[in-house]
Amino acid sequence: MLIGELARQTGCEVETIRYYEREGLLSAPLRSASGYRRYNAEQLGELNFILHCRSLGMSLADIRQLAAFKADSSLACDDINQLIDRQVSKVHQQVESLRLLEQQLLALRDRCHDHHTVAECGILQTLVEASEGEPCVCHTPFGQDPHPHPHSMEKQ
Amino acid sequence: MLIGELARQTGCEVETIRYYEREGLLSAPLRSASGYRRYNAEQLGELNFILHCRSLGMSLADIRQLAAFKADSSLACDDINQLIDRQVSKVHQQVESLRLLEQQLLALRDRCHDHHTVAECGILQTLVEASEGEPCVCHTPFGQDPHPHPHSMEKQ
DNA sequence: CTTGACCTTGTAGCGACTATAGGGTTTGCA
DNA sequence: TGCAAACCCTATAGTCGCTACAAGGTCAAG
Repeated sequence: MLIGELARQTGCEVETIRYYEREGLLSAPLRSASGYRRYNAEQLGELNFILHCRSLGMSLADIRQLAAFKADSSLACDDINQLIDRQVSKVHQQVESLRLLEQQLLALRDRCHDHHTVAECGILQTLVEASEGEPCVCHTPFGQDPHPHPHSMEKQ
Repeated sequence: MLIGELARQTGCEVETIRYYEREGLLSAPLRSASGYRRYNAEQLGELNFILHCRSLGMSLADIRQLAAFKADSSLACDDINQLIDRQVSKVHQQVESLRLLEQQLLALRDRCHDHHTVAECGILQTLVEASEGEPCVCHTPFGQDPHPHPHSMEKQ
């Protein structure tokens, strides 16, 4: 199976597959005489594993770790638990802060009722006032990596 | 006020302030004879406005737009409404997909009950099985920019 | 023998910072 | 007056997880 076929079967882009190989997540496949990558069922499984973990929001570093655990199955399981727990709490934090954010945005949206010029726009007024009122009230809207911003949060 | 003082008052890092200036979000301040940036209350307000918008998850491009609206208050207010609406729906999508993700991770966490080796780890087993079962079931966990990934979503 | 679809490597770009190197300035204290 | 610490400056490279491009090689069909 060539890389394009693997891409088709997994829904992953060709460039991304090569990127995962470069990053050491996907094992390097055999090559044809002309240098083309040739994949087998095992590597299809590997890639699906990676994609599934990515769809659970895990970082490539986390997936690399999981793959190492898979390879040496005599290791302690605690590390996997910890990894998942970290992921759970990260996502939970993200959900909470985004919900808060959504409330704030909806409140903001309510401030403007079809006026015609910016001068009368309640949204803009509210934004300006809010930023004046509270020089640094940290809402910590985002967990960490997906949307870090300067103002609100020490990295953990 | 020097840049360090501005940083202290806003909770924003010095490097980030300089970055915002480079990006044209913050107006360039006057300089002392030795080239040090000197800020006044107006620019403190500007920066707080930027930080507040960032804390609402807006992109720098959006904030640039809002600032332009603020500057020319004769413009139509509809654009601001649209901008906020886009932001609301973006955040709403993110919340929804993250909640789904959280459920999946919690279910995953339940698969492992203090076994001792990776060989018996329910989490790893579940991950492998799930990735085998469904070559490309797209859960679209993340909205768009904060955490894009290959597998799940066409950019909008 | 050419066309087009594939494959290769290498490099640069995205957003929003963050960090580093390598220097200049200012302030306070002995 | 000398000096160290704390500040400031610019420019450049790194982060993450891709994505896109350039410039070329390969292969099957017509």
